[in-house]
Amino acid sequence: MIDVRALEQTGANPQNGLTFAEEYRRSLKNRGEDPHWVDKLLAMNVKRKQIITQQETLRAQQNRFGEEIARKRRAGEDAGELLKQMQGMATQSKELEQQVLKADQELTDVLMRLPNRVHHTVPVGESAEDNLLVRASGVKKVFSFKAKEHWELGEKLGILDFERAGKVTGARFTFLRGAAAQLERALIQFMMNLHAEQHGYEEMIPPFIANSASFVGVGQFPKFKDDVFHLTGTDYHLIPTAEVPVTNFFAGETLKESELPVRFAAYSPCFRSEAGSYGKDTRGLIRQHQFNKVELVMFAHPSQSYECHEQLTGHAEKVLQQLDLPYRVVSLCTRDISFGAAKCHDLEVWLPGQNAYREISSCSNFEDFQARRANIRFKSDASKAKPQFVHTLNGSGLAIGRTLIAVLENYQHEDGSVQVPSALSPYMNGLKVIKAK
RNA sequence: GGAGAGGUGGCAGAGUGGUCUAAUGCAUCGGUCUUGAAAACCGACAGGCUCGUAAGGGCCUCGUGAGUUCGAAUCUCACCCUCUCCGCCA
Repeated sequence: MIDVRALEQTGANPQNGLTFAEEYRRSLKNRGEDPHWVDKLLAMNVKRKQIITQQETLRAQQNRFGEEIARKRRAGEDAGELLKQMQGMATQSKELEQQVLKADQELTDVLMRLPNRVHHTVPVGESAEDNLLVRASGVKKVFSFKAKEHWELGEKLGILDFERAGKVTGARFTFLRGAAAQLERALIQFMMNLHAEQHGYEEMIPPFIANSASFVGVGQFPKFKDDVFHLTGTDYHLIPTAEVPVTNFFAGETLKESELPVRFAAYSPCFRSEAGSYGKDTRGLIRQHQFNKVELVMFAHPSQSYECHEQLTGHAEKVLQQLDLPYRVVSLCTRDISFGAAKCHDLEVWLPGQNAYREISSCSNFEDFQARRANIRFKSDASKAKPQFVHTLNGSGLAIGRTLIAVLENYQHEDGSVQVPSALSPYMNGLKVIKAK
């Protein structure tokens, strides 16, 4: 969430000469939200502070009287007169306290539903069309035949079974059989090894269920409650990404400045209700209610978070490079960037069967947006400086299901068999080609 | 799921209605002493909010929330979490 008090600051950002409030107004407008929220927030905060001042003044008086009563009692004097004076103060004080709570609550309710301020380098745009191409990498293979889509390949090879998953569970679920199951497992292993051994991340397997406080902490709740599966009768929800449990790993904690950045590479299945995406990507593995993902999460020093963002994006790209899959990196524009992100790079992999680039990773810097909600701070070990909020970042490194699609489509042969990328062979008992039985 | 015990600062641990502004110890940091170090001694040592140009005030926080009271770490209720034992279980 945004810092209300920063909205009152008069100092300008040297990068663009705007105050925080002006930047935030602009962010809201470019995201398609009402920029007047800024003025509403400022007004609410003024009112809130007035009530607090009133409440605290009364409270201080109560405390003084209380001490006086205690003193008289000890001295054996009569405190009856004072007690009488305090009768009314207690009820008035409680009433004011309620007003403070209410003002606080109203302010937080608004703050919790407002998106992050975007970084000054984020392209202004109306839709995904306006995303900025940062770079493209790899060479698209030229096929001497019409490239098939992954579901056709998978069904013919007998390794993807959508129909039976429909019977057993429902739409948007899949059975992976034989070589597909093996490939999925190899991809997880390959990515985790790469990030842990070469990119300096600590491996993690988090809980796949998290409570609502954790969802609030990353900015998923209250606004996007409908997007997750809720376990009836509990406060538990299936995670839509490992970002939820992993970012909250340090919730409420103060880290040491010297240990930043902290990096985790977490494997988890992800569960998404996909409410509101009816009719979109209904075939194949692209949009499933359940998929596997390796997620990269970083807790960074504010002065280094954009450097970290580039590194993290690079780490995700490395996976595609090693699998020799063509891809491009785009910087999401103001309308396409997610609620909590200040800046986001999407990695889009080339799918010859679909003849399109499709998102396979999303690498975001949230700055202190999540850290404020989840209360994750750091403090210098030496100086007596106050704790500050960390910057949190995360990115898919990568989505396993979509990587499997990319492998099937990019490595297909005319007869429908699929070459196993050389980087993955060692993880698949040396298997070189996936063929129909 | 059943029974019991417990949750106090970075850690350990006192505190059972009003000098709690939370004792004491350890750890950490600064200083004195020392050739240097250790020991000893002196000092510092939570966070949030709020008023104030500042200096400096004030308010809140003893797992969380509600209640009793003029006043709650302390009493009452609910919830959460941890530990021990029993049951079940991969």
